[in-house]
Amino acid sequence: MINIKEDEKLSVLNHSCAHLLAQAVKHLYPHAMFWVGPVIEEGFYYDIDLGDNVISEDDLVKIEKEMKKISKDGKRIVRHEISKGEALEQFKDDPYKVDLISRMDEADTIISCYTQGDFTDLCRGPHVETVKELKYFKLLKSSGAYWKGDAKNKMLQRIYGICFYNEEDLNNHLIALEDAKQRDHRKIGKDLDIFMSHDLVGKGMPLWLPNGAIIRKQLENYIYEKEQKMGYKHVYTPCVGTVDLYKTSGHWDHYKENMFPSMKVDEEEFVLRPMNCPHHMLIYGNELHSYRDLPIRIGEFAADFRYEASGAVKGLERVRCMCQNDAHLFVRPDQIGEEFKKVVSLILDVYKDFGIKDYKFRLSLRDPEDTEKYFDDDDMWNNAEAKLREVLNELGVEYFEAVGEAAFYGPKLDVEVKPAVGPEITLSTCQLDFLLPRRFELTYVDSDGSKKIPVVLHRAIFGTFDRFTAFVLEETKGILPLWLAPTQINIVPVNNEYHLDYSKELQDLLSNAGFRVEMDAREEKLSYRMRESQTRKIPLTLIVGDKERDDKTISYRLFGTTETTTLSQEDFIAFVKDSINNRK
RNA sequence: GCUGAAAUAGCUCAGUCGGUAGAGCAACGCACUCGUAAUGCGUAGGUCGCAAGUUCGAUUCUUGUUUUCAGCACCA
Repeated sequence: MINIKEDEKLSVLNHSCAHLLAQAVKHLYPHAMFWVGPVIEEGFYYDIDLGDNVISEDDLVKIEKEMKKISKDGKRIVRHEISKGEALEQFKDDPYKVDLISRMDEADTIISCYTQGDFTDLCRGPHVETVKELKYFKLLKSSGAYWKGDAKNKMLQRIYGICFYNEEDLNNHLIALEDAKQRDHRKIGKDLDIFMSHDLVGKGMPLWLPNGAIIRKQLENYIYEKEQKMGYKHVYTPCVGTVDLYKTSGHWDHYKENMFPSMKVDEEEFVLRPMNCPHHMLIYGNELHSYRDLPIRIGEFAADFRYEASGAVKGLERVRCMCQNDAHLFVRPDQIGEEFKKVVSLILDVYKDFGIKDYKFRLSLRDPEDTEKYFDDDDMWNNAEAKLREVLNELGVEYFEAVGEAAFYGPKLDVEVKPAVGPEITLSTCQLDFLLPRRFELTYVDSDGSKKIPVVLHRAIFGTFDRFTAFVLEETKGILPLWLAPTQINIVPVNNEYHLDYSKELQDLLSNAGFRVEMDAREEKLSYRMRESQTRKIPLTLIVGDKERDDKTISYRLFGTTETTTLSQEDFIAFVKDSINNRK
């Protein structure tokens, strides 16, 4: 999909279209007041105060009509400049404009305005020459949005739209939006029986169906093996803990809003854990550690429970009951770089295996202007941040820095991806933590015999199995590679009377070879069963007829192809094993 | 959580300006015994998300509630 923001000409066009939108809204709602109308990756929006009016879908159509009308009139877009004082005077009845103007520092600032016909708006520009150029646009949706992005503020009406230079580009974009809906993991999840949900279970608590469970198990096996090879020690810990545990960790004070309410049993108070770091801290603390033992890597596929905001839950992507691909790495301060490098390398390795190419590394750093709110150890921060940068540069990884986005306990690296529908999400994460080991009084004995405090790296490669599965479903459009596919092989006998015996023989043979095999011997036409095998996106469909039975061979058709290949039984098994091993 | 929209058969959806609903697919039965994306005919299937209110009567109107969807906010 086109990124409007990255195309200078399209940016100007879209920004001009935002003004056109504002003008049309002003015509239809004379009392409307305007906040900002920026260009975003997929077009533009404008935040508008409409008083008590709420924009419905019908209204969008009306506004669009008005925009077309204004565009046809073809007024020129004229720039003129005024002083800050003049601007304040001119827009004195508009608190939003006054707010914008007041925030411009210098008293003698020159402020530019753009006028098209009867509409003038404050704007830095640039814009297209005339509104006539704004022809191929579409208003996409409307919704509420908090003023200045702060939930404490009033909610404005936001209208989203997009504009192109020609009809074809616009249509292609609209088609791409439709396509994206088709790859939404919530649709695929339903179509392929991967997960379900139920009101009685609750919001944000999906049930993994047998097909989903197979995918998840494969993911678990995959990452477990990688982690084992890297020296991780896997553990199991309980999902419920005392409130005191989370008071010790600090979650009770800082994360309570996202936790399910505590429960009192007899005299004790328990919580469902929102994360399992405290447990891993205690496991580390269970024995005395030498500096020689570090890093110590504790991993767990941990069920965690978070009371996510009701408006935030989404399919498998954002849930209230999740399974983290979690690990805590306890390192000496001098090992931060080396261990961080291993984590990033693992992320790169995994993404390569899954063919994930479209992602962004985000390095979240401390805000140097506001060090107060962070864990207090300047040297630790400076050294760690430098190390993280160094490693990323060394690995030749492209990343961007998000200043002020670090957690208060340490800097972090997140990997962000785009789901089929909706805003970017974090898949993998690696967070440094200077604080938690202190809260649990964790130490190691250093070479000089003194006790030192380790640094912890929280890391999750898949993030959660839930979210990663959602992402894989969208990446693959549900066409899973053989090693992940719930059903790998579907056997379709041509005729039950003559081919069922050999079909059963093959089913046994292939099941015993370790493959996930089904047989579709229903009394249906062959083409009917072939069609279903395709719609279920089963990688290999075997057709068993006279030829195969007589020659004791296997004829298969790969998903998405129309030709059939015939192999001996041994060769077929070797071929499937090879494909699985190579994660094809 | 906020602003809005939606919820009808297992699935996808139509419909009722207030008189308890219909299609396609799926399921089941019968016939067809078939070589690569839908054989035909028939049967069954719904407290119209849940609760209350208005009404002679509510799936339809009103209110509440749950869930879903879009966006915002949140994401130690």
